[in-house]
Amino acid sequence: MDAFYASVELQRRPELRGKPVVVCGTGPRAVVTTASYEARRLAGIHSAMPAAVARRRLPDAIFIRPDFDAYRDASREVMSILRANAETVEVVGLDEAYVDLTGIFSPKAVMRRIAAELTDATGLTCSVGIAESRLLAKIASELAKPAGLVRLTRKEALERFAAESPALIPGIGPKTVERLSAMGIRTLAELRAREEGELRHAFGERSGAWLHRRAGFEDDTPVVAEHETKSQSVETTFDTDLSDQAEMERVLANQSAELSRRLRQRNLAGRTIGIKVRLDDWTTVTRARTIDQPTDQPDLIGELARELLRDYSPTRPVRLLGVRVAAFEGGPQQPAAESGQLNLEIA
DNA sequence: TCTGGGGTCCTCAATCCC
DNA sequence: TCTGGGGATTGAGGACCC
Repeated sequence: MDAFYASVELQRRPELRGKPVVVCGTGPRAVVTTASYEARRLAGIHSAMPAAVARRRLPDAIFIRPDFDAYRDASREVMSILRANAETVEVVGLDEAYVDLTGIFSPKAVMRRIAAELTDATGLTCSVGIAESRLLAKIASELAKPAGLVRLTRKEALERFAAESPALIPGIGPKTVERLSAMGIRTLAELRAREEGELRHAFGERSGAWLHRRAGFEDDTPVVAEHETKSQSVETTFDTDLSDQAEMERVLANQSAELSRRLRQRNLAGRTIGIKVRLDDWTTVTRARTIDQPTDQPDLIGELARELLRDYSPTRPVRLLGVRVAAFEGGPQQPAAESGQLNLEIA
């Protein structure tokens, strides 16, 4: 979906159409969650940018506090339309999904029709990428933004992006780009030219092989409708850093109660309870303990969380605290022996 | 200008058990 | 009895994504 949160806001407030809109929190440490295309064009505002920077760059923009309930509602409507039109839909976040188009005769026509239906029903626009794999479909959908449709083959990608930075590939972020650059690799062609063995040695067995495949735009991961939840967490960044232990413990207690509430809503209980502590210098520490029986009890989660914090005893001011529960009952499941599902068509 | 919240997956090390 | 390899599990840290 294009500029999803901002676009949902514009649906509710059409009078803002054409103006730069920035969805972000109000606190001193808030970041931009979405900027409308006007805001991006006028001032280069993008998501994850500190809200303070956005305000300074474009004081006249419309700043709106995020309303996740509304975005969830809109997302549900979008996804239900996708599911009504396709066998297998994999939802990836509120505003993104993969659709398995295997066996469809004219994927372009089908996706044009679905995109039009989405816009009719919600007033929102989306961008569609169609390709033989998820990886290529994702890249194609980036090229299609906004409100377009792009079909991309592996052969086209190999030619077109040979001189591009490895950062073009989803999953290759700034840190990996930096490490590759230190190895003299600055383009996808250069990455592809390296021996897989060298990449495995530098990045580890799995990551090295993964990099090598991705550089050649190879990807055979299937589209799967259901995702098992692995963990759930609640975390808070404070407007000003905390140093008082008692206050931190109160925060953990409240977070544990909230987390417990959300776990119960989803009928989840886990054996691993963990905390996350971010200090003022941005170092991030996690501590966890695994117990015998799965729990969703606020008191038990809170008690363990406070114990973990006392054992760690941060020596610097704390800017973020969080609680996490993982290792849910029914736990790590064996990969089901699955039938080879090749040559996917995906949007 | 100073970096959210909620997740997933990977690596590496330690430990336990067979 | 000693030694070693290998799998499973746990914990910590980190990269990345929406």
